Amino acid sequence: MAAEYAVRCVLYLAQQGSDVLVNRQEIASQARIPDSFLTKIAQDLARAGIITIKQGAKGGYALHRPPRQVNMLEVVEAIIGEISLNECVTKPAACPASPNCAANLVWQEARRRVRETLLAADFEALAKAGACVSPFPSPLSPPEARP
Amino acid sequence: MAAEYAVRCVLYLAQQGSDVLVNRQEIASQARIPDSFLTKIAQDLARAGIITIKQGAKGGYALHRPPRQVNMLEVVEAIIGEISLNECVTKPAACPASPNCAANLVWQEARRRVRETLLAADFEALAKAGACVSPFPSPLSPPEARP
DNA sequence: GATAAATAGGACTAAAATAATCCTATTTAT
DNA sequence: ATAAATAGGATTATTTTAGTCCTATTTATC
Ligand code: SF4
Ligand code: SF4
Repeated sequence: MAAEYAVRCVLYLAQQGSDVLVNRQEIASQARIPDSFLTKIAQDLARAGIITIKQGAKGGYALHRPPRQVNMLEVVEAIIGEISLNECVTKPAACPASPNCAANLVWQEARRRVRETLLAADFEALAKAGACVSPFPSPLSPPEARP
Repeated sequence: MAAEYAVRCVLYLAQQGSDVLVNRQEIASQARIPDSFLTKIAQDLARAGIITIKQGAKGGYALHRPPRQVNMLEVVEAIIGEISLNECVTKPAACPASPNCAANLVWQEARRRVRETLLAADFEALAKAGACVSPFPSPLSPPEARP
């Protein structure tokens, strides 16, 4: 779930526009992320330079760049590390056969394509497409209007 | 590991040719699979119609079809179930946003591509390419010659 | 500067998935 | 009948994932 939560968090922020500060509780409730867990996820996202965190009173999270410049690949990998599909793809040492293994090449190709797909998915497009968070069919109360 | 073990097992069998019966210990040691674990994996593969199991003395496993007609996708999915990448892809009920979510579409596309890649990888090609098991650089003793 | 409202970050716990083993039963060749 | 195999269920151990909690720190505001 952690990676999925991260996507929702970033998407919610993208929908508010870049550099708009949103407090954690709002994100948590609107994107349906356990609030305490979100603190962990946010830390990873901040380390990856995807969001900025403002501490203290009136603190919160904001997107660190324009949504156009954030993609699903980096968000997901900020949380779970490099996607590998099979260990031998990213750590050849894990299997002695790897230098000479056709199956390894298949995994590499599969991985390449997944990553390529996620890379192409930027959050401007996702937010525009009405994705994920905002048009929830479920009866969540909308956040307070932002002044 | 289970899916990887399955690939190695099938690959080893493919290298022996289809319908060649090989006993479990040989497969386990040549493909570096814990012997007791292989019993479980073999059962899944048999259920999926990929291998046939012969019980009793002189029993063992054999490929159920020509290697050309077996691919990595079915082998992997025989073990781990359908690849989904993100739960909402195969179980839309898992997330209320799914019918209206651009991120969901991205996951679907990524999944499509992984599966497509694995589907295209048949075991005749893999075996021919000298993949995985046979040309191990490690010092494993070769199996007894088959009469 | 004091206070209150936020988040940080480490320690911890709970739950689930994965990997693997073991034991008894059954099948089959000889 | 015997021995050589695998089947299959029960069980265990390990790792990963998900999530919580508590104390410390940061910052806006009065
Ligand atoms: S046998 Fe090939 S696919 Fe399997 S782990 Fe080794 S390198 Fe990877
Ligand atoms: S928000 Fe979209 S991507 Fe995330 S779980 Fe729901 S449907 Fe899937």
